[in-house]
Amino acid sequence: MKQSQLFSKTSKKLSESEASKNAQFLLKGGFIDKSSAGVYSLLPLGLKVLNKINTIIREEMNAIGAEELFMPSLIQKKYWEKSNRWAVDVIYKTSTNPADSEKKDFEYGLGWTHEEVVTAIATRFINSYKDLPKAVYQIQTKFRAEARAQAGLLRGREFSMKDLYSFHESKEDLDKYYEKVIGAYKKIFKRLGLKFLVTEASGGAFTKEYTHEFQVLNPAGEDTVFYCQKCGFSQNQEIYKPEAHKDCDGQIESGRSIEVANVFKLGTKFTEAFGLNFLNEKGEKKPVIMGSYGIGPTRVMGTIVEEFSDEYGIIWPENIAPFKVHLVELKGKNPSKVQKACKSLYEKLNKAGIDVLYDDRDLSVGEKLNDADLIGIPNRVIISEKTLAQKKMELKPRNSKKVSMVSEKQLIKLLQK
RNA sequence: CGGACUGUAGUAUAACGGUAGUAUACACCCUUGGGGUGGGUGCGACCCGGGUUCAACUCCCGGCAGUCCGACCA
Repeated sequence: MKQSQLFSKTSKKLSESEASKNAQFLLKGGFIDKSSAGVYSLLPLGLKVLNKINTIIREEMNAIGAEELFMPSLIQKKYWEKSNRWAVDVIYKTSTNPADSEKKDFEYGLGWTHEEVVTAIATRFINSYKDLPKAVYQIQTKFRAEARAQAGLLRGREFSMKDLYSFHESKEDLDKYYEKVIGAYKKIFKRLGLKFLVTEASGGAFTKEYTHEFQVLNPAGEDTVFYCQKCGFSQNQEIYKPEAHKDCDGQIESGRSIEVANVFKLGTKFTEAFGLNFLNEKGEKKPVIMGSYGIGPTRVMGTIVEEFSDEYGIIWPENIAPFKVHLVELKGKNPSKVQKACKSLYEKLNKAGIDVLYDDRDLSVGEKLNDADLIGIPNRVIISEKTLAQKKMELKPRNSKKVSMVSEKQLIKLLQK
């Protein structure tokens, strides 16, 4: 990709009132555009990052036998009424019916979660213990009428969510799968480069058992968690019980954190509401037991920016960076020579399958280098008159100050690793 | 939902009860060429409604919108 062709541009200044780091850098770098409070467009650069996050999530979901599907956002009132959730205050509602605007039962709520829809679908396909267990997931846009959107991508009114739902014949089978999902989530966050706590939290109305949240310790977070470095114990502040941390002499610490995922044992709340039953081996009718498991990919993206940045901009982890390498052309007094060398390297990188952003723009040195820091691609390569004189190019990782001079062959080899 | 603050070019900001200034971005010209080079020309703005006033972007009221703090949050 040539940078001169990019749809977005970086901007120098942003409103000082936009305080959160992720909003600042993502807006300045041209990754996202703010449409209204808590509502963002993912621009091409940002979508590349989000897609990489989603690919990692998909791979780990598929690895635990979950199948991907895609459910609607426009969900008729009758679904929410069956589970008694039409009164939930975060639902965006509409009653617009193109055929008859007077007809009130034509009301919809925009999907803020999908237990109702997925359970209704499952009644078509789950009838026997032989049909269980099953697990399906989607990556979809959720709508929540948050009283207060805040901190850029960390709390939006419209945001991306991976929601997984599992169906089981017994509590034991649900427990087993629940642990499997926790294992998959650990892999996902490890691949995303995030350090996390698996935090116990209250199950609220659904279960007396603890549910689990994946929390990333970060001052930008809205939650407060208590945790022990030694044994890994961690509880959300809302339910924190010091006596739960008995068998370890490690020190309990607390900190602000961002909830990037959660796992829930739903039990039979929804399956009973929708009549999702199965016949067991004895021919007895039983309600299906359900779990739900969420990850917020856009929130994860914001969290990564909160975690990995410096005063100049973002430092994307390798696995989700929009590009592998940023090729910066510093034309100098001999533009044609430098340009020729850059174009040649650009073509070779493309041929070698190395995703490259080529800054071919006719701008000052400072602007180009600052933009490279802001956008945060993990490797920066400079070709200039100076480097050409040595018949080499300059390589600098975004996360270090060390600069090395390498040949074209060496560079391609290094980047292919 | 409560509190505080704020709405002026694409973006960021300034001043003023009487012609709205600057930076940046953008277009063109010159200059410069390893950390936002310097200069010139051009384009471009007062959230909406009402009130006060000879006159309102400015003061007052209402609305809408935004940011932050808090409450809320499967």
